[in-house]
Formats: sequence, C-alpha cells, structure tokens
Amino acid sequence: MPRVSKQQSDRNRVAITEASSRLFRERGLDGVSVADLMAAAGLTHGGFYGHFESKDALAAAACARAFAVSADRWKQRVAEAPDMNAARAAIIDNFLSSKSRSAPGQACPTATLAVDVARQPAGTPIRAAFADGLEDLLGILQALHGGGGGAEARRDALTDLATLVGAQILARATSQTGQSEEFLSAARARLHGAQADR
Amino acid sequence: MPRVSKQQSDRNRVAITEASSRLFRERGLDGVSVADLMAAAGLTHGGFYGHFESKDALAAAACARAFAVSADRWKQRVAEAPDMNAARAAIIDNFLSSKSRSAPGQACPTATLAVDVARQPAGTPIRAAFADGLEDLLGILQALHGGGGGAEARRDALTDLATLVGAQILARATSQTGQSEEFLSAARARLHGAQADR
DNA sequence: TGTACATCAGTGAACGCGCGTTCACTGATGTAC
DNA sequence: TGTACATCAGTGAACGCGCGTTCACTGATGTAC
Repeated sequence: MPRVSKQQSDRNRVAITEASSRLFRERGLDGVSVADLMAAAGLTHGGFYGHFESKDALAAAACARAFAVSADRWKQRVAEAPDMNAARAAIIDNFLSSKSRSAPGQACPTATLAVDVARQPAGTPIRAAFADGLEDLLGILQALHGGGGGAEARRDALTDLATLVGAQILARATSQTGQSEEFLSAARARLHGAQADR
Repeated sequence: MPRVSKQQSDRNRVAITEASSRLFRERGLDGVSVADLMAAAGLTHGGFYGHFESKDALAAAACARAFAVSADRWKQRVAEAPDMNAARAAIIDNFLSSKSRSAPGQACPTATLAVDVARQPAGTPIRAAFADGLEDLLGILQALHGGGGGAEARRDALTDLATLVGAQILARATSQTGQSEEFLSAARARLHGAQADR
C-alpha cells in the first residue's frame, strides 16, 4: 500500500486541504482532530506530517482554500448577472439562504471561521490567511457599489459584509427557533432595500 | 479547609458561573477546561460536580448569566438616555467600541458565543439559554425602534443586531490589520445613519 | 527496453499530555440534645 | 449556652479516553545503468 506516485501524493494533499476546509467550517478548529481530517481524506493519521508542518499550518491552508472557493463563486455570480445590483443581490440571497445556513461546511468562511480566528494568538498563519481572503471578498463587494477606491463604496462593502455575517451566524445559533428565519429574511430585506436606495 | 458554610458555597457557585461566563466568551466552550474554570473561581476541580451536573450545564448557566448582564447594561443605557434614539446610539457605540473589541470576556455574548452555540447539537441546554437571552436583547432594541409589536420595528431590531454582531466578530478576527477599525467605524456610521433616516 | 536498487508516501504503534468525570477522604459546619 | 456528632463542600488522586506529534517500518515508485 505505501509509497504512492507523486501525482497521487499531490492529489492526497489537495484532498486533505479540502476535507479540512469543510470540517473546520462545520466543527471549528478545535472540533476536528488530525486523525478525523486524514480519515475524511481517505488516509491514516501518520502520514499527515509529510504534507503539513502542523495542524495550524493546515488550518491556514484550509482557510485560504475556503476563501478562494467563495471568491470564485462571487466572481461567477458577477459574471452571470446583468448588472452590479443584480450581482450584489445574487450574492446576498445566496449568502443568506436557508441552504447556506444548514451547510456551514460549504458556506462562506467569513461566518464560520471568524470567531475561531479571533481566538488565535497574534501572528498565527490562519490570521493572515483570513485577513487576505476577507480583503478579496471586500474588493468584490466594493466594486459592486460602484467605487474603485471610493470611501463610500468601501464603507458599503464593510457594512454589507458585517450584516451578512452577523445575520447568518445568529441564524445558525438559533436554528431550532423562529428567530433563525427572521434574521435571514430581515437582513435580506434590509440589504436589498439599501441597494435600491442608490 | 473542606466543608464551607452554605453561604460561602453559594458564593462559590456564583464565582464559578461568573468566571465561566468570562472565560467561555474569551476562549470558547472547548477552549477552557473544567479545571481552568474552577481555578479561576479559586477552587480545585474536584468540587465542580457538587455545583453543576456537567460542563454543558455550566455552559448554559454561564451563557444565561452573560446575557442577563448585557440586558441589564442595555436597560441602564435606556434609563439614562434622554430619548430612544440616544439610547440606541449609546448601545451601538458601546457594542462597537475598540474597548469592547479587546475585551470579549466582558462583551456581549451574541458576538462571542454565537458560533460555539451554532455548533452544539439540537436540544443542548445552551441553545435554549442563547435563544432566550437573544430574545431579551431583541425586545430592548425593538422598543427603541418605537414598535411594541410592530413588524418593522422587529425587522429593524434584527438587522441592527446582525450588523453589530457581524462587525464586531470581523473586527476581532482582523484585530492585527487596518480592516478591524474599518469594520467598527463603518458599522457605527451605517447604524447611526439608519436611525437618522426615521 | 529491462533490471537492480534507492527513495520516500503512507501505515500504525507509541510518546506525553490534558481532558471530563468519579470517588475516597477530610474536617469545618450546623444540628440535636 | 455548651457539648457530641452527623453532614457535606471541597480536595486531590485516579479513571479511561482522545489529542497532536513522532518514528520504525513497508513496499510501490522512480531512477540509474
């Protein structure tokens, strides 16, 4: 069984990163063990340190990967939408969908990893990965508010994201109560209304 | 040393709850051990199960306590403010202050515990404590939007809280970057602006 | 192209450690007289 | 009010378990001739 081709090893590395990207979002950085992550990638835990220096290093890679997937999805919505307002509306509706609420493992890492990242000490690699990924998403939103470098477009992007993240996090925390759907629909209405104002 | 008066034992139970209320918010539910929590209350870990049935039961009590403190603080701001807009502004400015960002252990549990709660299985006692505490805060905000049972006031309360929570969580996750202050000030500007519109 | 062998990706046992929880014990508290 | 003793809050050792990480080993891969 041991010694696998270089290509297979590369594929294994990707599988570990993607499984981790999903499981860290679902259960948190402390909620999944290295053995769990390797098993999810179809491997045993011993080979882990041939791919990553530490669990922390993997967490950073998994975080970067989750942001890259989200950014690609946002860019695709922008490409498919007839105009900027429609693109922004599509991003909002997807972010705040019930489907997204019940699938944190596939959803935007802003809402699923932010609190875990906030608890990491300064200088941890995942903090840099989070800040970089966040900046990419903010850039996309900012462009949809019409401003290349405009301060107002920047503020709109920041508050859009804050409202999206807060509503989805609170919706997930209250998912057995009526509050959950209230948060999603109130935030959708508010964000769509804010767009129509311009 | 052992066998302490009933009153001292009651005080110890309160000390455990309050230390946990702070430490769970700072480090997360999985980030603090029972021994840590007992030590923070000035006790050794063995006596824990004389006060609480389990760590989960303590988590629910600590969550309820954190919400009660926050609600009291909000009510006090309402009592001290000249009118509803001023009260809402005071709550917003406190929630989104840099001081609150750097002291999650003293800050609103909505932002610090929501993701941990979202990862708990359905039916866990802390989920009920979170939903109940959240409802109290929403009620206060809703009253400040002028509506007793008005649907619009309710939606405003929901989106206010979503924006507050999202901005503070993202500010904490990016606390080594310039984004952090941007989130806080953009959300302050947006929420104060939304109030002025009415 | 075929053979001989060094490389190294993955395996699974093992490391020290800290976790949540249990329990025999201690001795001050609080009660019965 | 004073004494005798049962209660029980808190202690610290111990439980089984899972964690992140290390390492000797295996055997297919990939290379040198």
